[in-house]
Amino acid sequence: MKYDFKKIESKWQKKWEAKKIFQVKEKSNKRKFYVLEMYPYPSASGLHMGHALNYSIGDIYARFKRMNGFNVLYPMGFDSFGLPAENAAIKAKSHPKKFTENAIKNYVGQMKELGLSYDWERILWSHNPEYYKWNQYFFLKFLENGLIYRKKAPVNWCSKCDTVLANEQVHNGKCWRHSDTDVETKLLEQWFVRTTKYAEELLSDIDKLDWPERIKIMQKNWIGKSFGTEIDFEINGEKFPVFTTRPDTLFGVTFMVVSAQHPKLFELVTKEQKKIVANFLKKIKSTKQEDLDKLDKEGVFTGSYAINPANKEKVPVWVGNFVVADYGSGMVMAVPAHDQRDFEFAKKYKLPVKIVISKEGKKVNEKFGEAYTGEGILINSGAHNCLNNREAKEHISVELSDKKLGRKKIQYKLKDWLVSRQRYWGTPIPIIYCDKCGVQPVKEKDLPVKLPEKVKFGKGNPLKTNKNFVEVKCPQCNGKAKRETDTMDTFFDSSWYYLRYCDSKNKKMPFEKNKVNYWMPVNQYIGGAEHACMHLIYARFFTKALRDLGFVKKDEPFLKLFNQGMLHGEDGFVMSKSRGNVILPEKVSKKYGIDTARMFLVSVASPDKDIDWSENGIIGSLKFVKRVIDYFEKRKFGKSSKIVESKINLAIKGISSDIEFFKYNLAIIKLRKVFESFEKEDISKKDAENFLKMFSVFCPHISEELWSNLGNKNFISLEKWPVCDEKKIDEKLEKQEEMIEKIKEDILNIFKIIESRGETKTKVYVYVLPMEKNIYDENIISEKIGKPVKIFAVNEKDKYDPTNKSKNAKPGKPAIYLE
RNA sequence: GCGGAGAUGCCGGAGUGGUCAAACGGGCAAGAUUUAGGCUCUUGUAGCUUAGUGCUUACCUAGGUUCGAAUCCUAGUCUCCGCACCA
Repeated sequence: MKYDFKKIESKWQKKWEAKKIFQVKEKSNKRKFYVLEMYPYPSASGLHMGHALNYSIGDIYARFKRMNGFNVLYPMGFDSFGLPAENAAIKAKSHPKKFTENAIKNYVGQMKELGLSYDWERILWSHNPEYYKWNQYFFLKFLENGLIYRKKAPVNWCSKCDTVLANEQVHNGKCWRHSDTDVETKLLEQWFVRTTKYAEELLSDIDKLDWPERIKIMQKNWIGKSFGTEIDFEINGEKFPVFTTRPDTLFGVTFMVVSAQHPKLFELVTKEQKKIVANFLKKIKSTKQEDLDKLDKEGVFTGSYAINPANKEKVPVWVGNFVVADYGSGMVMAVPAHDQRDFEFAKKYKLPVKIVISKEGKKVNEKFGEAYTGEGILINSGAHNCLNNREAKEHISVELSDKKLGRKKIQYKLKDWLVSRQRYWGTPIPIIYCDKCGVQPVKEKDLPVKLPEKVKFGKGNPLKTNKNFVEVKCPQCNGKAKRETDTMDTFFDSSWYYLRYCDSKNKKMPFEKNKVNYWMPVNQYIGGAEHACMHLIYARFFTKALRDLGFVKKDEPFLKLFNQGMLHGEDGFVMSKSRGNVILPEKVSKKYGIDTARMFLVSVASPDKDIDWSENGIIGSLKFVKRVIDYFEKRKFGKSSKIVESKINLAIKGISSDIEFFKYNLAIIKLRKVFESFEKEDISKKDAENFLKMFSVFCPHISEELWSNLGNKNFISLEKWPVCDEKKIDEKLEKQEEMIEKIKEDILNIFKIIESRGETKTKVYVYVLPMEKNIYDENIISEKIGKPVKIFAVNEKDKYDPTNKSKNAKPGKPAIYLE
């Protein structure tokens, strides 16, 4: 039989849309549940099967929760600002807006064809002024509250993107978008978000989250908390604070190393050393990042000396390539005896090594080949000698602190978030520069600062050359002023979109508090792991900052996070246009139906694993889907047998929990199993319907069709999820069935062996233990093997047993004789 | 280097102390139907053996714990991912 999947699909998609069945309101007597997938960047090439997998995972979950009686918010929107759109548009000689909106249109159309149960009423896209207006609003709120500031700082610059990047967007010294482009360091005035203010909370709340462990660890590492002491070293009469986690080794400092990017570096360089240092810096700059990573520790003497506050010793200050400029103070105290990096450096440049910690409290041999970084007793450390180094950390810190020469400090790797971008396609930063009044925020009533549509694309940021945009009056003095032409990092947009969904059409404010308080937090967030240290940290920051500003009540935006796996092409490589292994949902849908594709995608493996597309695999799913359709079309219902009742209830129990924990692949196996069992048995309409309901989250269109064919008027999508009736699960019965199945197989097996010898037998005699007599039923077994079967208990006197087979009978394994 | 995840049959992938030669799917093979089948169905798919069985060898490698291990412990190998000179 041929099925017109396409017809069924569009029929139900239209009905769902017409009846608005997936729209939700806050007023409900059900409990809320917020399912969210990371909103996508709408690329021109549209959705491929990989996207279909992503969204199917969420859709199945949303449908499951909806049927389980929750008021489910399941929205979709678009991360439509950003560089790719701008670049692509320039390339296509189009406008990013036109380009993007076209892409969005395609996306929405395709998503609807996937049968995704979004509440489309809440759709949003970030390049909508109604949306980005609130970006600007939050920007100003943050500015007002000291969470945004402007500073001149060394920043990461990608020459291909023609813009600065956040630290999170620099991967291995390369741009996150251009793995072949080195990120340069430039000194620029930029806007920063003070994410570090929440470093501690961002770190400590990670433990509250129900997220994949690896993502949590990645965030923890990214935030990178360490406890230490900041010690003031005097250089040329000026105090330089230096962070260390090993204050106990302070007496072992034999030199200092300052980062090559240190802003005050040249203040330290003496006349005599100027040339040497300049050459050194030149060398570093001209070396590719890649090679730099492999490079040995290198450095040159600056000519200056620092005074160790502990013992007033003068130690030389070097400039080195291995000191990170923006961690700590960009300068380290070097203790070659007890730090491997310092050791290597000292060895290379023949700097002194001074041992201050020894393992047994005795002097150790100085002819070691590496630094000793372990625990021990202090030596050569003045008054602190003989202390255990752990105690010494405390003692020395306290002493420094008392003398105001240092202080305990907690240091984070997390840095403030640089949000300025020198590009067009983003939210304009709502700032005006006035010669008289300085930096002026745009007045709230003047928001949004709209992105001008008519711009000339050329080199750099087209906003810069747009007079209408740039030339404005100062909001303070009404005099001549200039508008900020930088736009915001698109991660700003995506840091709060999940809040906007709660009230996406609000024109008066970003969202109504009580709506957000109703829906938030997101119960289940779904997206790729690549955002562990970008979007997911920014969004968490935003939630906390907005909480403190009174906008929301929750501490965390996403309670649970699920990382879906990637779909690869049939060749095992990531699906991509350039590789030519892209599978399009439209094509698959035409050939197999989108329901079949959905089922296949989640049945291959656990959804958090990468899988390969397989044409054979989907055919396997198609077979099953067809069987289900055939079954429901031809089947007459009656009363379920006990065994079917037991099986369906067991299935309900298992499948519910499998879906809850995203083990869709196992749920489908159970669906197949239970379906197989009642293909052969009598079944009630209700039990069949329960099966169909569970089937429906995977194959919604077909299920709606079959459901309505059964005479139901409502949508199966809105039906109640079946509840497992534990009482109907009959383990004994299941076991009995198993035993009968086993004896059947055994009998058939013997037949086969015998027939392969050319003999023929027609009668079957089975000898069971007396206590098992009631388990085996002559009629059932006869029917199953299609030959007459006689069953005897082994202790029956007048049993027919010419070869005394009955002696072989064991518990659970009756003896068999064929004749 | 550090941190995390993992290694199961021809393949994908379940299973985390016995009920496991190991779910389910795919592939392959044989058979049935069809005598057009690339449709559908059944059976088989480590080796030997047998009237349903039994034995041996198997879940990366080598050891160990246990009456008993794919499953627990130890060491190692490999793969993937993240961070990468963070003082």
